[in-house]
Amino acid sequence: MVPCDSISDAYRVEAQLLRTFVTVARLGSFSAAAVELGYTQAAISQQIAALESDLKVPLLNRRPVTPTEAGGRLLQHAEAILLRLDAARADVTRMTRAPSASLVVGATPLAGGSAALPLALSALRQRLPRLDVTVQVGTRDHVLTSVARGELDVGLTDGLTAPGDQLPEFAALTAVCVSQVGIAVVLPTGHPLAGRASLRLTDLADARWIAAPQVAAPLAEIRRLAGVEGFRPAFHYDGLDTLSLIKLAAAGHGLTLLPETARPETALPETGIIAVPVTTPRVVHRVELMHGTLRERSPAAELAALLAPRD
Amino acid sequence: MVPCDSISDAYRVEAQLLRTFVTVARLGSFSAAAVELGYTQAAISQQIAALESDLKVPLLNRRPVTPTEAGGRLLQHAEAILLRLDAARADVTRMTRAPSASLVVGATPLAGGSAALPLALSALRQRLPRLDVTVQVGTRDHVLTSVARGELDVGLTDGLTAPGDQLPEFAALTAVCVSQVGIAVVLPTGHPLAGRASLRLTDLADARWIAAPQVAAPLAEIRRLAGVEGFRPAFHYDGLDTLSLIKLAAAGHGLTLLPETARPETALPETGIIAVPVTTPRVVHRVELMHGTLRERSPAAELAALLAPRD
DNA sequence: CCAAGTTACGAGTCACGTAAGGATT
DNA sequence: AATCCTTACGTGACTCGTAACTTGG
Repeated sequence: MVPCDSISDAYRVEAQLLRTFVTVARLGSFSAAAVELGYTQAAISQQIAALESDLKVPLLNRRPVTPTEAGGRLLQHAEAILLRLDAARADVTRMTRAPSASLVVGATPLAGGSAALPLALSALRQRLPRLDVTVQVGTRDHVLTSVARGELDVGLTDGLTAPGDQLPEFAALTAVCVSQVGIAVVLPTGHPLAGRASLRLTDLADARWIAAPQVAAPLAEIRRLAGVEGFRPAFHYDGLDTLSLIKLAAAGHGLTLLPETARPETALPETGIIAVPVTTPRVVHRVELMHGTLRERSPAAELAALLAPRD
Repeated sequence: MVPCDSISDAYRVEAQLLRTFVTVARLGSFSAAAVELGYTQAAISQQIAALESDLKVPLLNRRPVTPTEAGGRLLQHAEAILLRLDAARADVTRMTRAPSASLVVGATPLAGGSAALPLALSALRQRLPRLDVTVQVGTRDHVLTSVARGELDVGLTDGLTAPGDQLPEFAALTAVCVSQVGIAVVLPTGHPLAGRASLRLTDLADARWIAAPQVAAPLAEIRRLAGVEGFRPAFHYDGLDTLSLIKLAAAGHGLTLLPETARPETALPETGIIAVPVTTPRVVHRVELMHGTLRERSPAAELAALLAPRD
């Protein structure tokens, strides 16, 4: 009668528990997670309790709800696992549906704003004039998640890295480098460093910075690359619009780091603004194309070919 | 009363279903999977049906049981997901237990047989004389799985690659390159090519090869690296012992590809055998150290430091 | 015709909801 | 006192096992 008699109920870590755990951790609240997931708050409590009793570690501190050290560790795994579950579903489901005639492209602001995407899309529309193209701009996280889920055919993301190193695999998504260019810091013309032909990143550690994590590189990332403390935020910009960010920098609210191809001074000639290249350390702004398995001869595959290096 | 009324039962892809699916696919049989998993065969049938009805794609052909195209795709994702689930469990659980005083190292035959491991272990035992060390030799797959599960503290795996390229991330495990050396083909002294100072891989495509996937590189991999067809198996060796494989090669049963450091002719001076370096294409035999999160000052961390390049 | 997967059906379990009970601010 | 999480308890859904059925070699 009883199926499980030998070994106890090991391996109770099921996907649903992880989904709940991630949601609770993100929202910092059992009740909010309950609303979002469509459970009662008691159910959430029970699920977290099940997870904790299975792993025999407290995962969340209560009041306020924050991940414990073990919980933080689990969070990283859980997010990757859930994303790959989505990717698996999208990947398998894709084989059923007829190849769609439309193309949905996602991009982070700076990736979509680089010259590569408009050029590639022009070439693509010349070959496929009737193609219905949608471009969606969002955060890096949003783009990656949506690509994994198959809601986007391809995604363009951007970020700062050392010139050489490869990015880690991400939920079985293919990543191709589209472009790599130097970086420049945006300064009001009145700024003491505005006259310089180039700068070192460490020279800017003590300046006032604009924290704009959804558009530019997070300050923590800049700090890591520079290898020194500093880069403290004097202003926070939570939007997704590059131009707004540049205008804030022009108005003297703080510095921001952009790819040197952005050339804000030509886009905004009337504002007293200048972009000074940053030469040390060797850091590049890289745009990457991300996609799951692409169907042969699909619009998405054609776009990927157009965006790939040396085409 | 009914919690799920709006949206139907989406997201039924739970870990248990994937475990069952992977097992069935591996064993090629519902009933065998039932035995292995401790279910009845009917339950397996129902689980697979649930998965297929959720994804709305047939995943397995029946009679004989083989993955469909969609099933093959899912299989890759599922294996990665399940492994990462194990890794998550191990990673989180590790924080609970006291740091163990023993060290369990896994290695593939050629990785464990390279000079690096014995040397590093000597140094380690000099520093920690009372340390209880276990070395376990298994297939690459077994080593990786066990490291992810936390059954092994660290693992050494080996394989052939182009000199530059990085290996993809694997279930959040850290991979460090321990050594990279050239490769050589093992020939009986009577072999027509035995006199050459070096060889190109393509010269060997039409030779008789020993398929020894658990020790040497799989022939399919060699074929891929050479870029030509051929490398057909004339003999199959399913064991894990390098010396047995070399003796088979010496006896003329076929060729095998080993790291040039293996020097079988010095290990077996009495047999008429010689190892000829393979120079084209540029392929190296790389040994990699794999591990999850290591505790500071733990034996495993010390060993990792000893094995890491330039220490 | 036998081996092996599917379907039908009943039963036990488990997970959820309701509601009452703490704890912390 | 209010908010938020936990615990207790009952019920319904779900998944598993038994067993009969079906299909392919």
